[in-house]
Parts: sequence; C-alpha cells; structure tokens
Amino acid sequence: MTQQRQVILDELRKLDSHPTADEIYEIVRRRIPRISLGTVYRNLEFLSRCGIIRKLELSGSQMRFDGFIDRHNHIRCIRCGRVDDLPAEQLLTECDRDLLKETGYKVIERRVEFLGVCPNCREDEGTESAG
Amino acid sequence: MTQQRQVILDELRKLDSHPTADEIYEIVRRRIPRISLGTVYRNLEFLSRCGIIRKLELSGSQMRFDGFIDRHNHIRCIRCGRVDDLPAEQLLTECDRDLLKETGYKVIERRVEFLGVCPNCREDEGTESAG
DNA sequence: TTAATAATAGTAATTGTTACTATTATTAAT
DNA sequence: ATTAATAATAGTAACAATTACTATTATTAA
Repeated sequence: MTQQRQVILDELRKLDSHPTADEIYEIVRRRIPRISLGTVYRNLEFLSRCGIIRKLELSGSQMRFDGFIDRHNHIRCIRCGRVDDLPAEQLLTECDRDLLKETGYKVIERRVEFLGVCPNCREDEGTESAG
Repeated sequence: MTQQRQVILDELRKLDSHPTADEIYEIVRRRIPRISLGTVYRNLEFLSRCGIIRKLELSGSQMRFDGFIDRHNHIRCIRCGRVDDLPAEQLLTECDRDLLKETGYKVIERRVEFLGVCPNCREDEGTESAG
C-alpha cells in the first residue's frame, strides 16, 4: 500500500457517487499534486482486481468506480451521466413510481445485459485444458 | 437514402449478430471498396436516430448495432465479446440452466442498469423550459 | 444547367485508456 | 546504515474508438 494507493482508496470511499478515473485523479491531486493519471488508473485496476473496490463496466464511454463492493444496482442520468446507487433488491419488478419516490430519478429505461461464455468459447475451454 | 446508407442497412439486416462499426465497415467495403469509416459511423448514427436500427450502448469499449428494433435482451460472451440475442421475455427470473439450454451460453453475471433523469436535472428541466 | 443542398472520402483531432521508461521508493539481508 | 533486489511512480508516448473537418462529389429543385 503506497501513499498514492491509500489516498485513492480513501477518497473513493468518501464518495457515494461513482466517479470516473479522471474525477478521482482531480480529487487525489489536491492531496498529491504530482500524482500521474496513469498511477490512478493502475491502482484502480489493482484495487478492483483485489476485490477492494468495484469497477463498473456499464454503458457509457467511461469506466466508473465504486468504493463499496456489496452488490447493488445503479441508475444513470441520461442528461448529466451521473450514476447513483439503487438498493440491491430494487429490481425490474418494482414500478417506476416507487423508484421516483425513493431515488428522485424519473426512470426512462431499464437495461439488462447478461454475461456468460458463448457456445464456441465453451468448446475451446474444453479443448484447451480443464480451465 | 444514398447507396452507402442502403448497403449499410442491408448488410446489418443480414446479420443476426451485433456487429461493431468496424465490422460493418469491413463487410460493406466488399461492396463499396472506397467507403470511408466515417460514413459508416455517420449512417449508423443516422439510422438509429431514425429508429430504423438500434444502437446498443452496452458495456464494453465499442458500440454495437442491431438491425432488428424489437425489444429483446442481449447476452455477451466474457471471453470473445460476441453478443447474441435473448428472447424478450428471458428476464432475471429465468434460471441459468434454462438459459444454457436455450442459448448455449453459460451465464456468469447479469447486469442491470436503470436509466433516468436525476433529481438535479429534473429541477433544471423545470427551470429552463417545459422540455 | 445551374444554383442550393446534402453526403461523401479521406484526413486530422479528440478522448479514454494503456504501455513504456527512467527515476524514486520500498523492502530484506547484511 | 549499506547494499542489492523489487516494486511503484511520474511523465510521456502510444493506442483504439469515435467524432469533427474540409474539399469534392452526388443529388435535388428550379
């Protein structure tokens, strides 16, 4: 745990927003002015690989990071791009009006993406090794 | 409808995959060798704004395009990045085994993102105009 | 057929991210 | 403390996907 890594983690954990790498960079720079953007990226990657933070690979062109690793869903503003938390149990069955009351968000769309291993790749896995 | 636009649409509709812009570019180039990548991007944007095709802004660094605009969900292979369709009704309540049977995909994760307008932006909307 | 408009090809610029490299910090053994 | 080995850093350059720019070409309307 270098000073840089610790400060990045500290600052991320202070936020309940879900900052992008450059937002974290700007915040951390107030404490470590000479830190480089590459260091921020490298440590965010490192911390998320360790399971200490979460990397949010949602839609949108930028990655976002979450200091809290408990499982919950997210809601993104289609105007400003801001991402907020939803309680974990807030799923597709809840109606928009409830969400509006609880989060202040007017829900426009719900996006679901499943991730898995496709038939081809599963075959490859079988061939290569027991991986 | 220019020739370029028509060919892009034709080729996209031939596919049940969800190609990226550069994949479409490579395919269309076989029919219009001098087409430029910018034209492909511009027309994909145009066609999706018209509601003729769908732009899939899922996770991952590249946009993908879908020639079929009926609402359905998608499943992405975490190894090769390929994106396939899921029947519209294939939702979070279905169990992994069913999905495996129907799609051949081994499901690893389900990602849900809500999109909406955040409280701040809703205030702004009120102030600006009736937009 | 000529002017006005729109779309194109090709290139350059932008943006988010990753890779590279010389330097600096950290650690472990003496 | 001193040294050698390792790891992380700052700063810069490279990269990839996308968008913007511009001169040229196609299309349309009169």
